[in-house]
Amino acid sequence: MSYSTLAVLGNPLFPPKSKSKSSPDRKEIISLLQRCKHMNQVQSLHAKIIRKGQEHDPFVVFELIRVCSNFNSIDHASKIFQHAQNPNVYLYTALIDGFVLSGSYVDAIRLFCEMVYESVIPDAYAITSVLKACGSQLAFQEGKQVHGQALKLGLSSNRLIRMKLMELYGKCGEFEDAQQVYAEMPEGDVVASTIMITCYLDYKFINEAIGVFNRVLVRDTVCWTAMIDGFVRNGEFNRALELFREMQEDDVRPNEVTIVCVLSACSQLGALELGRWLHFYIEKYGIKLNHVVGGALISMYSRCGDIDEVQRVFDGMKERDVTTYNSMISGLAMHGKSIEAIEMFRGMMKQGIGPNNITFIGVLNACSHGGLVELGYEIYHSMTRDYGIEPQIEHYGCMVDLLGRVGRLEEAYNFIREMKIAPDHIIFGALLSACKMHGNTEIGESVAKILVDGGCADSSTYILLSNVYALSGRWKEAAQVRAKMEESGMLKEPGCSSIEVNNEIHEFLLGDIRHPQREVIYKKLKELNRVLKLEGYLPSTEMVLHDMEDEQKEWALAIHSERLALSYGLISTTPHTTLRIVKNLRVCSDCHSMIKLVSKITRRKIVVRDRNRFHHFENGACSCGDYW
DNA sequence: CGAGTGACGT
Repeated sequence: MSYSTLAVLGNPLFPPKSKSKSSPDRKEIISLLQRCKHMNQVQSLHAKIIRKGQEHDPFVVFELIRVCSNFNSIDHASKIFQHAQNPNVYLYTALIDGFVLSGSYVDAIRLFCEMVYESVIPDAYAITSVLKACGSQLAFQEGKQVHGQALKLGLSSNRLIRMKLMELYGKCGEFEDAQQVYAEMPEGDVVASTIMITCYLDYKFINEAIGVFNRVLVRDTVCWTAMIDGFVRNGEFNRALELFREMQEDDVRPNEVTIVCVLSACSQLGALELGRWLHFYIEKYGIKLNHVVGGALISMYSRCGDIDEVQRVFDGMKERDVTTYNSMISGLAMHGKSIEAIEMFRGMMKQGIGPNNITFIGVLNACSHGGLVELGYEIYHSMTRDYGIEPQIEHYGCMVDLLGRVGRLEEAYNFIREMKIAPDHIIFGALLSACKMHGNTEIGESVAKILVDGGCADSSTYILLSNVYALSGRWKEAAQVRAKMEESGMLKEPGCSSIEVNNEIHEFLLGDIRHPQREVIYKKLKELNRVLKLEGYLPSTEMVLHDMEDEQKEWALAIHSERLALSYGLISTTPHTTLRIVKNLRVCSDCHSMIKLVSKITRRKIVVRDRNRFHHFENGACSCGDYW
């Protein structure tokens, strides 16, 4: 019997013509759905589907739910699902996927339970989707139950399910379970290993991650990137850069994700030279300057102190979204370019890009660094009034900082009292630091008391309070606070500065003597001090905690880590080279005035990245205008 | 399949 005869006899594969009429319609509508560019196109198609009586065709409904989910219209997808009669496993899975995509993991898990309750048997895709939800929600118990179900259904050897199981257990920190599943995978499997590496690094198990990484048979770009990113997330920036170099020796091409991770390492280290090289690499290999790569580049240049290049990158970008503008605004604010930051904010509005909560943190921060109190108030009010964004603790923090910096301390204190959220130690810390700045012991003392009584005083609170006392000459109290701090076992974070010379980052701690060229560094520093004295430099001694002899005070100041980095920069670079120093704490006022003079004497530009902003020193002046 | 930005204060 020939094939065509079968068809004529009514093979179920070829249904009679009268009934097959809906099939081309179905195909057409599905492909129309898949080609939608906007949600309103989907909605008009939905209306068409209802007109044609296709709203009960499971294939069409499936596609509708998927398309709505992909357009972030989970509510719409949910409504469509509710109208479906006897939804099958595909419809359930489509909606579970939608919930996962929108971050509603609990809803995803709940829907899966509902499906099982309705006696719809899950398939491998449904299991995969719900496991993803369990992993993201850290729902270990629920995940374990799904694992049991997969075993019963004979699906536990499915490769994709095993991947999701590893991810679930790894994300929950249950590494014994994760290892068990991993052991059943082919040895050195690159994808499975990448999952393990990522999870280990989420929990800071660096050595375990390296162990897995070393046993991977063929490492690809994603695997290398996961390891590099893990180093970055764990603060191991130099190791991240080292691994990036190894990756190239291994002839594995970095892609845009790799570049973003390495750029982030450069940003945090202040490694401008490598950052510039990455920028060059992006252009040379035609890596698309999308908003993520562009944002990372902007962030790198601004955090490495090259604010002019920031503008050039921004101008050269085709895709700009709210995050691009956020990077620009916070970058400009960091460099004390408050007006430019505000202009950027206005430009963003002109482009029709709506600001978000992070935008306002940047803008308020810009006002704070520029002392623009009234504008800050205006923007703070417009945030809720015009954009419907309720202030978060960070925004309140910016306002307290803004008021505190200009010396409106009582106003700042009242502002805290009127906040809708309970103030935290960060808010009080901002006020306390303003009290130090303006030498107000009264408010400073009461704020510090709140912090100590609340049990949320950390070492920085004690140091700030002790500085508030020291500033007004109350040495006894200053010493008492310090003693109390040492008693409670709290240690001051050690000052640390670094400088990039010949593509290498050199790190210096307070009074560091580890550097191979320490003798030349200290010699240069002494020589510098002599010249500075001739220029009329008098070290101000107010910021030292102890009531020491004057000479000792001077010495204690002289070895702040930024001075060591500065000295090293001077001896190891050619004259007129710009020096870029990164410091983990805030620069003290004495080092600040010393660096101003050095920039004048040596005729160098010196850029210092502080804990929260940049100082551009040139010809004896600083871009912060001595207000920071 | 598995990897990614932006974020107050100290």
